Amino acid sequence: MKDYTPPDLKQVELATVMQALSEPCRLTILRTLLAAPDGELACGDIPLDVSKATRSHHFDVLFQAGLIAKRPEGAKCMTSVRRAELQRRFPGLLALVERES
Amino acid sequence: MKDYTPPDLKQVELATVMQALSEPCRLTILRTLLAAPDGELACGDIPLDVSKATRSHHFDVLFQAGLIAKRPEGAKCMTSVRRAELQRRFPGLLALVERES
DNA sequence: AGAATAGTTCGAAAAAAATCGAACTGCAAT
DNA sequence: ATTGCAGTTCGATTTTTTTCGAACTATTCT
Repeated sequence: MKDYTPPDLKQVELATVMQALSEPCRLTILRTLLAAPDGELACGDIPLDVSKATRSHHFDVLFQAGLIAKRPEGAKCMTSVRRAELQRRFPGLLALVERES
Repeated sequence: MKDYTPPDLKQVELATVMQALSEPCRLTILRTLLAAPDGELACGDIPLDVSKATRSHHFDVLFQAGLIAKRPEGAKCMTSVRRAELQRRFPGLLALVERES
């Protein structure tokens, strides 16, 4: 995990966010994080039917799109949804993600 | 324009809609339609820097994703956003599209 | 009927995204 | 210090998406 500095949401385009949300795996990641008791989980703790490399890729897409934050904790990488910031920049977006299935 | 019967929004997945909205051209189409006085425009009446074939493709992606409706009018093809239905199925989605640039 | 307009469809090519295994880094516990 | 765990990076492959020109359909206008 090279860099934990997330992109500034003001610079993130709607199309980029939509692109990030157009993948079932990535929606699963977000929904699982949103449903998590303390709002964060280690990357590996979200069940996905893809390889480690692909999983890492999906987390990166979500990170680049400004949707999740990362925090190192020992060897693990805790991730969380950037709820408040997203609500300001894209109001209602997360509600749409949560509302489904 | 073979078929004017749009997909049932209940069958449309969020990921599909997000995918359709991940393209700048297609966001332009939606925003232009949303801003149009009577809410509908002929396909060709939306300025886009792509060929006729590509334009047709983008309209089709939007149509398949349940975002727009089509109506023949002579040789033209009038399109409109499926506002009310979308608001029911994906509340707040169009607001996000409109809110931007 | 013939020409013009509006849009679709068909290939095919180019670009972008997803996917994986293998090699790698960093941390922690033995 | 070595083994194991968590995650990233690299390189390559496959799949999906975008894109276009050319040929086509349907409609309107002269």
